[in-house]
Amino acid sequence: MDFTADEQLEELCPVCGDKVSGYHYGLLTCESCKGFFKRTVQNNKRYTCTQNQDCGIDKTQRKRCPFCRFQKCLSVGMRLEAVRADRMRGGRNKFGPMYKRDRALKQQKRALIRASCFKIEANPSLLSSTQIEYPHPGSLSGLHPPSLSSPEYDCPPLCPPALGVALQSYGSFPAQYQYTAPSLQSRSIKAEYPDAYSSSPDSSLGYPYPDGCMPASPHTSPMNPGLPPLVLELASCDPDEEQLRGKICAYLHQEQNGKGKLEKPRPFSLLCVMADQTLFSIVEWARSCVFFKELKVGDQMRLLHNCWSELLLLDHICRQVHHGRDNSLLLITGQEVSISSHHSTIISLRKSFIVRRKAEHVSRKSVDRREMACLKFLILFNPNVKLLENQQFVESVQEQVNSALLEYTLYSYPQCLDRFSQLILRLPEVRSLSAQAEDFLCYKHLCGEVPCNNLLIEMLHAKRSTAV
DNA sequence: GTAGCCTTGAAC
DNA sequence: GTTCAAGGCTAC
Repeated sequence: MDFTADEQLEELCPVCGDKVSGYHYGLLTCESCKGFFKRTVQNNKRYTCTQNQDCGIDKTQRKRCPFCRFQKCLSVGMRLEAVRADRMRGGRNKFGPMYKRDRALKQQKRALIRASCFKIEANPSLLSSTQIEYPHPGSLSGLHPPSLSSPEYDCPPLCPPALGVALQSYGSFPAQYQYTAPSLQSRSIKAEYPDAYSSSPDSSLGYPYPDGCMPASPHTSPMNPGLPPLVLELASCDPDEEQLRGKICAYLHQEQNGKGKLEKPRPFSLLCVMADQTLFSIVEWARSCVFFKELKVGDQMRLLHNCWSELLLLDHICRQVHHGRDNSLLLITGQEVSISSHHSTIISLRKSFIVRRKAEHVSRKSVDRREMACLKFLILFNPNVKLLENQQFVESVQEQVNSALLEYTLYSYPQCLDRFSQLILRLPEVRSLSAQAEDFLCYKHLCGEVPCNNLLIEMLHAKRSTAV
């Protein structure tokens, strides 16, 4: 892949979104933010914010609040110590190698992302839902939400908006995700030429750094150097599997006790209840996780309606990957169910989630928990969902997660450079298989085998009436 | 004060 | 000799 310098300059300034003019004070920024940062640090400026210290900074508003602009400069990673205390002109500083590494990493990211896109384009079948036929009268391809007037279904013609209620009842979530930047007050000095300031803990520049260390890059975690903090943040959103298992088992017991011990539940019906409860936990997960809670309820519903079956399937696959047995499935309840060859699709998909290590031909390395967390976010934040109010935000989340996942795989599995593209290529497979699962669920619903008042069915109706 | 352009000079 | 990230200059 041939990448020109122009391509690099196409990037946007992380402070204001203006066109980048090169590396300035630690990262790629525009000319005006470079100048602003320099003036602020050289002249030891102190600004105040007349609002709530959370002013939006973009190309048109950047002049309005220098306090918030400078805060943003620091939070995105501009380095105070790159401003020269002696104002010496020209030459290079110690960041040279860092810029070089950053360039190389960015180039690698582009190459991998392009390679992934190319592979997907070359295999369009991966993106389209596979048409399958089920042994029932009528065609599934033209299937609309089934009529609910039949006495078989005791839910009302319009199912209660369980998802909407579940999402809305928690109100708004003002918290905003951002990289945690050390506050100005907590910094102590370390200038570009520290020797010149060894006599004093404070420099004439006036902006201190943490004792004896440089500010951490916003792209790595101070606790786990090298690991993108976003990946850790996403993984920390994952629910506790044991707790969830307990909840669902308790629910199943309660259900069974309510129906009486003489009535033996059908296995498929039990699976539906499990899937339904798991789906509730997925909604719970989504509404409490970063980025998602910043969206309006309408967008939250649109995203979940679009990908619920993919998330459910990924959750199932994740359990099977760690279960690791080809001839049985591990249910959320902890029960093991033997499976026959006609479940080969899910087995092969599970196998594809086992990424082979190129360097180590014998050993295998499964998708790890953090990668799985990123994949869940990539599925959830689909900017192609129709009628999104904040489509741009969804797109930016997807880009951030993509970038963090790539960085994570390169750092954690340096011997497997195509790991990122291998992971991304699993997503169309999940989409395709989840579409099959939805069709099958629809068929079962028509046969009256899916329990009523079920979130699965509500989601199925919602998705098919507002399909992407 | 801002921001676009210019000059400088160490690293390559 | 070239590159490019520093600081400087200046019209606005």
